[in-house]
Amino acid sequence: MSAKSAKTNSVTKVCCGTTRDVPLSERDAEELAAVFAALSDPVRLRLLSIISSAPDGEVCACDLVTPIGKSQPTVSHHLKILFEAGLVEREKRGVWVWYSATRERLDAVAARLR
Amino acid sequence: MSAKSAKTNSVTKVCCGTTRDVPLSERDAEELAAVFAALSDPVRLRLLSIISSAPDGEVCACDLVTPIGKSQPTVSHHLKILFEAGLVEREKRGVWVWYSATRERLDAVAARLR
DNA sequence: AATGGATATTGACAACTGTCAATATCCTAG
DNA sequence: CTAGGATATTGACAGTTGTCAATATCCATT
Repeated sequence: MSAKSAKTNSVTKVCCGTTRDVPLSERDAEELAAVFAALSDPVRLRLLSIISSAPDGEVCACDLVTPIGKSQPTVSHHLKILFEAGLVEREKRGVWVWYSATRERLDAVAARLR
Repeated sequence: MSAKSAKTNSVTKVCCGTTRDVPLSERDAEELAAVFAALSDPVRLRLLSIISSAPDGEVCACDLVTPIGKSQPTVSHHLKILFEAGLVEREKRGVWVWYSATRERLDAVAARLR
């Protein structure tokens, strides 16, 4: 053990602050890790990026397969992972499914890094 | 294809803006995904969190094994992944190695989500 | 109701990842 | 220089993940 090891952390505010001053609980770490896992694939980041940059804020799933360059089941699989992580929302309209990015969720995740 | 599919994106600024208006390139997506992959494990998030919340901004590796509750090689392995992702810096002092969080890197990653 | 197209699910396989025991490397104290 | 402790590396194994072909499901149009 190093010389500093006996030090205890000073009191920090629990509410609404940055995550910098209080170590993550194991549960929080697992939840956060799950979101980052959803973000840890280049195909999913490109999907999210295409959806986020759409002029209307939403994109039909049918328009995602070609630009991604993977099979339809693979794209569907990745969209499901993004959805289950709360990073995108889906809305079915007739035969088509429209995806939009969940801004608040992305902002919340970003806030955990600061 | 949906009715909207023929639309092309409007011109957007390339420099210094958010990533919201321009879709990620494949290369950028891979680089970003690699960072998120480093963040996608609960042990690594807890390591980062312990390091970030240290009063002096740095923690000796010897003080990380016990709180994490994994073997020394496992902790060393995770620290290496954080280091190679540019999320922490290491400084060897004598027998000990001190780790500190790379603020700018974390901020840069957070910015990509907004 | 039947056809056809859009999306999701299943099953299989290769590649990757987290973990630990064993071992190696490196540094300081004696 | 030798001994001992701190950290890193290696090798092995189980569990997870990304991918696609095949198939199922769902919906609108005919």
